Amino acid sequence: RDRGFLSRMALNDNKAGMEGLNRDKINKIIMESSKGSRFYENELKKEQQVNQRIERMMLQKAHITEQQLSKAQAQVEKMTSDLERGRDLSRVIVHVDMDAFYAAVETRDCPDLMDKPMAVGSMSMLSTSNYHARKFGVRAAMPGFIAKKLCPNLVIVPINFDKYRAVSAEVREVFADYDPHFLPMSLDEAYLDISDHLEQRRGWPEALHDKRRGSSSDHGGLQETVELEGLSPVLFENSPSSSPCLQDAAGGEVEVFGTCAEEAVREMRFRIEQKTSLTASAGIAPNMMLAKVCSDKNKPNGQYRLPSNRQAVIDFIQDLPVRKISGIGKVTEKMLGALGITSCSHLGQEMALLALLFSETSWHHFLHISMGLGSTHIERDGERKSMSTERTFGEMGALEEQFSLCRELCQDLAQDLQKEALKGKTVTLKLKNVNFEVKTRAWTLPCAVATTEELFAVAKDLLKTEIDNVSPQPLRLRLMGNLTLPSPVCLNVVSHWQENTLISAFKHVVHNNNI
DNA sequence: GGGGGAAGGACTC
DNA sequence: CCTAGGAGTCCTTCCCCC
Repeated sequence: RDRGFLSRMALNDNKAGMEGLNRDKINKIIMESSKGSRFYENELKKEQQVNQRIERMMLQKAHITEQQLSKAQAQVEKMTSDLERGRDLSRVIVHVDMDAFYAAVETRDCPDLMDKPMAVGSMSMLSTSNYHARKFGVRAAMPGFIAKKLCPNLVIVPINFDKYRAVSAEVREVFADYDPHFLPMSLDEAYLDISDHLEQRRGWPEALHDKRRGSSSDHGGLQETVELEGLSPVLFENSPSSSPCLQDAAGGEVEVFGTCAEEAVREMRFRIEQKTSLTASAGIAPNMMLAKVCSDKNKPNGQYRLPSNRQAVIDFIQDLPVRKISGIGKVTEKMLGALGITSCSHLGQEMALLALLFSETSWHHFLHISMGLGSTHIERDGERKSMSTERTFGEMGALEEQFSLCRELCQDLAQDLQKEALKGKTVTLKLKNVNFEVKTRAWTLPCAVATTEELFAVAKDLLKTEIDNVSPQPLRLRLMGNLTLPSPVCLNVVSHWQENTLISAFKHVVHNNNI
């Protein structure tokens, strides 16, 4: 797995199936474009920190005694049986995910893009790419200039959030028909609890029950025959739909999807495609954690159902790589990997060890995963916890400019706060230098504030302190932003400044810490 | 010991 | 030629002040 270079820079082939052939070639190009850059140097530094963290963990592991281990084992077993008793398989949770959403919207609106590798974003950053571009290794969160090296013919379309928001609203109308309390996670993704909807469906008159001929499956291009009145789907040529194939309704017979969960979700995806000409993938499972994994299984334009019985869940989880679980990222994967844990079954086998090496919240989370447990009721999150705005820009030298930019961001933030009639107590200044090192500086007020001037009064002091820390060197900003918390309010000013300036800033901090 | 604040990170889309 | 995001949540660690 170690390919002799920084693994965090390498192509993340977690999702797309990629042959080893190009993979090495792609990684080589990514490496050559990255090497020596400030970004890369910072990634290197971060990787060293993770490695040190792993070393400390391994040291800790070496000092664990048999006694500790068996005590932890008992604790784990107790917890496991408690959790098992509470296992709820009664709900039908669906995770729906639009396929390459931004890219699909742009392709729909500009069919010339259909057969071309394309991505949405800019030369600095891509938000998503279509499946054609992914074959070249072009991925979300990759800078466009590197993507261009991987795929010189790549078409980069600028991002247009307003458009995606509008499409998202249409998709959400469909979601609402299946679960009025659905939980949107982003513009293109949501969780639904369709248990109640399925109950209703079962009450449908017999005449409306499934009359489709032939069996159904989502595992490929199997075409289904369904006749619907007055509908005419627009399908992508390059993403053949597995939705029901419409026939000329000569007989005028109206056929409807069946009453089971698969049929309901197939119908929902079909309606989304009718309405937006875009395809979605879905996962059906007894809880959110599993549904999320399932929605990835037959992507794009497919769905997968994990039956609601304990054994099916256990079997499903066994060989699942831990990285597939939402919430387990690169770092956790690497730490677990150092312990020989790559799959969820390993996770279960090593729970006692994990209970000793990780915090309570962490190992509880691991235990839930290893048992295939997750939230069984979705709820829209209550009040927001924070609000922020940050911006990257070209280098900026003058102090006056920095302060006026800071004020501008405070103004933006104040506006956003006003829209939701919120105030905040904590203002946070976030700084990033040209070496991609990030710091935050926060100040908590006795009472909540919301106006530009109130925010700026705090932000400018925080900024001034940072400037003073590096004076007489100038602060040369390249990025600025701000953040607010409704109860606490945060303001982030993200800045890039010159290397020498930063170093003296850190010297100062170190000096202070020594006192 | 606990709560709140501050700073830094991991993770998600 | 240059060029590596933005918004949000949660967690951990450290510190201070009870």
